[in-house]
Amino acid sequence: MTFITLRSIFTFELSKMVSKELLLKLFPDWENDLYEEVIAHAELRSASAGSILLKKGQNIKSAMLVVEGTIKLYQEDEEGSEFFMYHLTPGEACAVTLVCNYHLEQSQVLAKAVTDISYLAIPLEFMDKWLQKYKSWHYFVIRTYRSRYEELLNTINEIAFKNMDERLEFYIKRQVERSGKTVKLTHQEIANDLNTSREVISRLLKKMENNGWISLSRNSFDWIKK
Amino acid sequence: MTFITLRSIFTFELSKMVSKELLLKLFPDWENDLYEEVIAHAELRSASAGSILLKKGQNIKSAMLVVEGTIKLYQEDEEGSEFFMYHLTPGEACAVTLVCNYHLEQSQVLAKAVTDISYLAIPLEFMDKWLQKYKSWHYFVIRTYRSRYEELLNTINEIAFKNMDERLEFYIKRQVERSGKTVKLTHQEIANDLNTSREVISRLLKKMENNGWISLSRNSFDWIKK
DNA sequence: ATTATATAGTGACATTTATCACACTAGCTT
DNA sequence: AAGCTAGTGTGATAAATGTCACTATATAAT
Repeated sequence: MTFITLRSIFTFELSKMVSKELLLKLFPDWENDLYEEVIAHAELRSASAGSILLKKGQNIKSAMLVVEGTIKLYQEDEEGSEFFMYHLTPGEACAVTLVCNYHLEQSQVLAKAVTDISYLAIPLEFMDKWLQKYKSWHYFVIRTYRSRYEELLNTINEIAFKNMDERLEFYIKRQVERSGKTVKLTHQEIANDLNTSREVISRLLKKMENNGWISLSRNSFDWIKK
Repeated sequence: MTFITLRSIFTFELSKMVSKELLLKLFPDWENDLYEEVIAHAELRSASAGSILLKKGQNIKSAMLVVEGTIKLYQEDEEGSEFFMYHLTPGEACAVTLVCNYHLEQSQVLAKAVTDISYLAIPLEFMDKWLQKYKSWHYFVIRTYRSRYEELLNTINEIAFKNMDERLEFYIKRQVERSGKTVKLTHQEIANDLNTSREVISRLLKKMENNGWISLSRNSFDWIKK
C-alpha cells in the first residue's frame, strides 16, 4: 500500500525525456553544446492548471523555462493578496530563477500555472557555469531580464496612472491576445488579479457590455470591441 | 563673437579624463582590459541638478554609468505626469541603456539628475562587443538588470497594495537612507513623484508631524521616528 | 520695511474605489 | 422537479483620494 503510493509519487516526479527538436523549436538560437547540456541536466516537469510553482519567500531550487502552457507571475503582499504582473509562455523563462547562482536566494514573486504546463527545471549549479561557457545562454539571460523589466514598466504604467476601468480594459486585452476573444475568468478571479473587489469588476464589465464592448455570460465573456 | 560661443559649447561638451583609480573604486571587479577600453572610449560628462538625461521616447545614444551624484528614474505617462521608481547612485548604471546594441531603441523611462552629477557615456557600438569580450561586463549588465528588476518589484508592491500614507512613509525612508534625516523637498515635488496632489501630501505630512514622526519646516522636514 | 512670490494649511466638495447587504440566476446535484 | 451553489447584479454607504478655493506665512526681492 505504502509502496504503491511512494512509487506513484516517484513516477510523477520523474523527468521525461527532453528532445532536441523541442529545444530547437523553443530556443532556436542556442549553441549546439548547450542543447546537449540541457538534455543531460534539465528535467522536463509538468504541473496541472492552478498549481503554484514558486511562492514568495520560497528558496529557489532550479531555473524554470516554460515549454508548454502559460504561467502567470504575481507580486504577493504580506496578507496574501496577489497582484498579477505578466504571463510567461513557451520559450520564456522566469527571470528571478536564472541568476541565483551563489547563495540560496528566495523568490520575490509568485508563479502559478494557468493551464496545464510543462517546463524545464535546471539545477542552479549550472547557471553560473553556463553563463561563463555559452554566449547564447548569456544572451538568453539578458534578453529575459530585459523583457521582464519592460513588462514591469508596463505594469507600473497601468497602476500608477490609470483608473480601474482602463486597467481592466488593458487586462482584458492582454488576455484576449493570448487566448482569444472568449475570456474564461470569473469576476472574482479578475478582481484578485487587479487587487480590487468583485463588485467593482462586475460593475465595470456591465458598463462595458452596455457600451457594446463585450458580451457577458456566466464564467466567461466575449470581447467584441474593435 | 560666434567663435567664442562655439568654443564654449565645445569646451562644455568635451570629455574630461577618466582615471583608472576612479574606475577601480566604482567598478572594482572589472577586467583590466575593460578599464582600458572604458578610458579609451567613454566620455565623462557632467550635468547640473535638475537636468533631464533621458526622456521617454528619446533615442538612446549611449550607455550611462553614474560616477558622482544621484539620478532619479521615472515612468512617464502620455500627459507628462512622472512617477518616481528608483534612484541610481555612483557605480550603478541605467539598465535600459545597456542593451541597445542593434537598432535605435527608444527609452521607456525618464532619467533626471537630482544633484549635480557626472557620468560615463559609452557609445552604444561597444555594448555588444564588450558583452562578447568581457565576462566582468557581462556580469555587470546582468547584475544591473537584476537589481533594477528588484527595484521595480518593490515599486509595484507599494502602489499595488498600499495606501498613500504608507507609500509616503516608504518614499521618505528611501530618501532618508540616501541623504540623511533632513529631506529637502517641497510637498509639490513629493506629490509629483508619487503621482498625487500637493494637498494630499501636505495633509499626510501634517498627520505625521502630529504623530511625532517628522518635524516640518519650509522646503524641508526632518525624519524623527525610530 | 514693504512687497512679491513660492510654499504650506485647510475647509468644502467631487470622484473613485471599497465594503456591506442582499437579491437573483444558471447550471449542477440528488 | 426541487434544491444547492457558485457566480453575478445592484443599492446604500464608507473611505480614500482628487480638486477647488482661499488663507497664511516664510523667504527673497525691492
